[in-house]
Amino acid sequence: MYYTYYQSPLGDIALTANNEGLTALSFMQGASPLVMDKNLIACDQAFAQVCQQLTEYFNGDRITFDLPLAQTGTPFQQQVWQALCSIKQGETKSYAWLAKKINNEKAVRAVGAANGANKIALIIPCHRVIGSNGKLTGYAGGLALKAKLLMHEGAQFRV
Amino acid sequence: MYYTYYQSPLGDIALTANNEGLTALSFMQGASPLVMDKNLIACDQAFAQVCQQLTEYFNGDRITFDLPLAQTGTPFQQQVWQALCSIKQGETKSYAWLAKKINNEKAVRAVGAANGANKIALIIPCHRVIGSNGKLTGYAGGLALKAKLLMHEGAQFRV
DNA sequence: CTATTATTGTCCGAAAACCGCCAGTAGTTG
DNA sequence: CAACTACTGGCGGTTTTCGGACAATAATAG
Repeated sequence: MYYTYYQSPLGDIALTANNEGLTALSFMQGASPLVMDKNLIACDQAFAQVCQQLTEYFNGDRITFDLPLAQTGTPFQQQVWQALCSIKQGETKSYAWLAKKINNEKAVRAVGAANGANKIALIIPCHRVIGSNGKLTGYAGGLALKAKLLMHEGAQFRV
Repeated sequence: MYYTYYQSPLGDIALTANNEGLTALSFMQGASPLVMDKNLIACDQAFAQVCQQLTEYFNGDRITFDLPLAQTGTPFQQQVWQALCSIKQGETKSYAWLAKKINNEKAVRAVGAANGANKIALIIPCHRVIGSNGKLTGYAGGLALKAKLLMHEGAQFRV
């Protein structure tokens, strides 16, 4: 497992990956660095492509990411995350919409949970999912960050 | 839902069924009759076949039952109950044996639980499962009844 | 040495609790 | 009236907790 840090306009980001691809992207928000479990080794090299695309994104020059991802999860979660990736930059969708998208109309709360279980923030754009009434409702990194991301993408939402 | 009572040499038995088949067979053991929930209607007719086979069984003229069963349960329970039916009259098997039978060698105690959840006593022969050391270890209707059943079937066990 | 009785280890399945929700009501403001 | 808040029930996957109709040992008695 490799890791590195990336400095974004919205704060430092921690990245981890294995040989298959990216496994996590999280905003650190002043929190302490990564917990150093056993086999975590620093390696900038492995993240060159990721960092470049991040830079482009924050410069406004990139609207979709194209990277190998390697997050593990239940079949249901994989399904949700995949559907998530169909939400384009500048758009927002509701949890109900996402549930319907995976043909499981009533699994609204479960979708919320799967959304919260996503460890690759930003690239799997869980921040583009908001409540049916247009409010933000929740984000692992805090609603403030969610709002900043959506503003950067030019999306509409309510306070 | 239909029900009726049957008088056996080992005490009265309560029977319930739906249109699909038998849903429960339980020894009453002097306990109060069935709790009369909403849609439970008496109907001897529906149980003619069952009663006949029971009579044959208690006369020693029947070694396997052949009846439509309609007990609901989790996939795991269904699996256990089905495996249970492969234990012949006069035999006893251990919980460990039953676990191995369903290719889940370590689920020994879970098998015990599924065994205890069986509502169709006698016909799904949960009484033929005893501890690895040959002792009876447990039975919803009490160990005394379990012993009587096994004696009637000519099976071996320990006190 | 054998037969019983405690003790301990371990493990799953079942049941309950948990939520980054949502729609439908019913009040509550202007 | 419209808009907003507060409350309620229903929902489905995950996570956690729990408990037992076990089984393999250790301890004890005969």
